Amino acid sequence: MEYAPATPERTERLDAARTSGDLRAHNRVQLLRAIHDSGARRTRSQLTHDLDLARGTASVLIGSLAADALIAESPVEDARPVRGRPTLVPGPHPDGPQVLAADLREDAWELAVCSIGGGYEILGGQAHDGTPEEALRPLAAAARAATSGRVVGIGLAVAGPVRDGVVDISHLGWQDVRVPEFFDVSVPLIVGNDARLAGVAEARRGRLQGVAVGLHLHIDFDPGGTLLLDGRPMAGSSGTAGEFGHMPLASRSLDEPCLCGAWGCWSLRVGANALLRHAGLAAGGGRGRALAERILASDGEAVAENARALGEGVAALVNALDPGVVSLSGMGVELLARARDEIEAAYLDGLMAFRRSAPPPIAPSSLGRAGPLIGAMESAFDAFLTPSGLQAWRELRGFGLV
Amino acid sequence: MEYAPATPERTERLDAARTSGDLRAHNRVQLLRAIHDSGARRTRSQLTHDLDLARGTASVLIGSLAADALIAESPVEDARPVRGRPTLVPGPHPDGPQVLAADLREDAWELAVCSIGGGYEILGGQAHDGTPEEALRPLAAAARAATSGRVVGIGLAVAGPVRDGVVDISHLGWQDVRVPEFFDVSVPLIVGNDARLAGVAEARRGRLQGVAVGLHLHIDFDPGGTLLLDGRPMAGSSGTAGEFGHMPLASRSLDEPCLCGAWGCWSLRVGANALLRHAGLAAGGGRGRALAERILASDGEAVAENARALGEGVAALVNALDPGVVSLSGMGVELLARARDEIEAAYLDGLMAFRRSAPPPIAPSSLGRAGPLIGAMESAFDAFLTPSGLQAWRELRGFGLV
DNA sequence: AAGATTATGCTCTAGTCGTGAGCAAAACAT
DNA sequence: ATGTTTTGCTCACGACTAGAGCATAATCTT
Repeated sequence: MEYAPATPERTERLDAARTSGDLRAHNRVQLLRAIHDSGARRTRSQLTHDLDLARGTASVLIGSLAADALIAESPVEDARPVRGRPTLVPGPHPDGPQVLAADLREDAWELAVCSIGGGYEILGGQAHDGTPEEALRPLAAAARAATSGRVVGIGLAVAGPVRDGVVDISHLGWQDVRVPEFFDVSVPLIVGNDARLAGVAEARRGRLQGVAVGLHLHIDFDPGGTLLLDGRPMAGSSGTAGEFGHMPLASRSLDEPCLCGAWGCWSLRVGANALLRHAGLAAGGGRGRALAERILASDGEAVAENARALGEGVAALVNALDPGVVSLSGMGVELLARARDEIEAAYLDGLMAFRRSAPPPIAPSSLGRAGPLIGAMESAFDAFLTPSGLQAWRELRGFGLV
Repeated sequence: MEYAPATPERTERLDAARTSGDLRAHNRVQLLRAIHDSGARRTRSQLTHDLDLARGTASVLIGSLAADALIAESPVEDARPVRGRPTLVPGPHPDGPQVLAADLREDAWELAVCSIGGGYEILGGQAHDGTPEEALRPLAAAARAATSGRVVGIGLAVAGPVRDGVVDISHLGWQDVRVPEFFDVSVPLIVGNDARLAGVAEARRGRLQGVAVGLHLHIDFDPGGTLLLDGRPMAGSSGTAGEFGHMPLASRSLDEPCLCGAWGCWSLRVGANALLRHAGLAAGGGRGRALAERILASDGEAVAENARALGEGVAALVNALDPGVVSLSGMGVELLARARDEIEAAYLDGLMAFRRSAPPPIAPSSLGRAGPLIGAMESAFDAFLTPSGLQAWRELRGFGLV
């Protein structure tokens, strides 16, 4: 029997080392990633064991990273009495690479500068009126002002679907807004959906750490989310995967239209807009957050209905996607605190029978409102922490030092 | 600002080469994979270019694979006049590795032996009465008889969810059937859901070739499927991802119970069981396939209803998962041929507005009923085509030749 | 039919990498 | 003050890939 051969492209692997030189580049990245992922908290000796390196190899690698000003070694802080030659902690270099991370919400933005290891400092923020001009111009100006020679990338979280930097926020009337055109910077700009970036943050520094398959749901006006596979978000073919809010997961009527253009969407039942709608108020347009929060605090029937719909939808997603943990951020945290029983009852009821013996836990985010910002940082670093990223940094420094 | 460090485990990459020795092992695998994926049809010279190898390196690698009886080179078949020294085509070695692949359906099974390159030969098959004993004993015996020293793995497709080799087929009353215990063989046994394996086949040799994110749906009694990311099926945390049939994707009533234990499932509206139910006949239990096929051939309202529900559900899945192509196998092929208009109308209507300008195509499988079998073969080879798999083969041969 | 041209395979040298042993360094324990 | 323990540095060694030079085997040209 015969059939068509597979395409040769499929055999290519991006992260595969082929030559000896690739090997060194690969191992440099791996070590720098380990330092970053551990929060610049592990000692050189611990890292050597973590990555199963020979001491000689670690010596060369650490030395080369330090020579490129990618890291600097400093003494352990809480030096308890330990026998043997003291080891050092590799951490961010004083002149080392940084990324900018920004979180652009419906009503304000925030900008931070971040170092290897994940430490960050808020540079500023500003309220805006919701138009692309008023929101993006000042943010872009602030980012440009902060873009020193050390900045190797910018991550930006926005509250809407993103396709190649083109953003739609139906709430605010944003249609095909080309975000990168506002930014006059020469470093890579990573624009991502806030729900997805919150999920990335959760996978790297929050409740989804070490989880092979995690489902993160960010509930704001609408529910959105992402599936995290080994800490990487599933992007989809056009970068817009994760719009779980636009499946009919808890619908009682497929004839009810959603603003997205589809019918009977989950987002008509879960999130701030659903709370408003249940109270007979106008929903959509990105307005009414304060009102929705008051309804949530009232613990009324609207909240219970929201909770049931959340549980039903999560059950459907778990049935299909089989995650190990489900994490919630945004309004989901408070909803879980107020109505866990309703959520869990609907959740268990909606699971396939064979999943009920060990249902994946539903956990609140541990990162608070910082999720999208941290996710933006991690995404920007992801683009830098590659063989070509480190190579570009080395060459740039070479020019600067001549 | 600070927060918890990431787990060190996350930094580990299974397929990463660390030492020079790993490099050679990695490149051997890569080359052998390229030969296999291309259907053993590309010449040595083409492969050298595909993988961007130096001729010297290719020489060594091909030589070492040939020395281990993993491949054998033979002249090109349709030798058209070409200038230059003629090149050879690496293909399966006459004593090279093989895998067994089996497709276990509700009423019969089939067993095949497969070589590097993807060629296979059906060894036999048998009808059965649906009990685990009657279905699995003869299959296991046939597999054992066919397990020569050349066989390095067995892939088995079954029509139900699989967790670590434990199978449930509610149709047939199979509950927690431990399939591996029936097989008295010493080579790895890969048991997989048939819908998922059909998707794997589609991604490697069918309509999803070269598609970065593909959604495959296999429609039999129920709809099931898998998401294919760079040709690899998304397994989920317990191996049971892809049960899209048990989301309420086209439900008009969340109070309608499904055999799976959940409510309002898509599988109540799509597939052979839905056809039977629409005709007022008993559904479930794995019976009525012939009847359902007759209903399908009648082109009546039941078919139109099935088609609409299929379109609605695919739209919801596309909204959330953002695949580049959707492929259908099983009953989906005929449904698509008979009712493409109904399917597409419901599909477009259910998409988010911004997806309607370039909706992912819905394409019928190009592999016919062989999908699960081919997927089982590919999965078994996946387990072998690794550094450790090739190493084990070399050692085994070493003993044999002494 | 014989030489020129062309593409491929083989062989060998050069450069690079990681390993691991041996030694130096820097702490604690006695 | 001396021994013990752990870590960092250095260097010889084996293994790998790249690339150049040569051999090989076909087609093309005259």
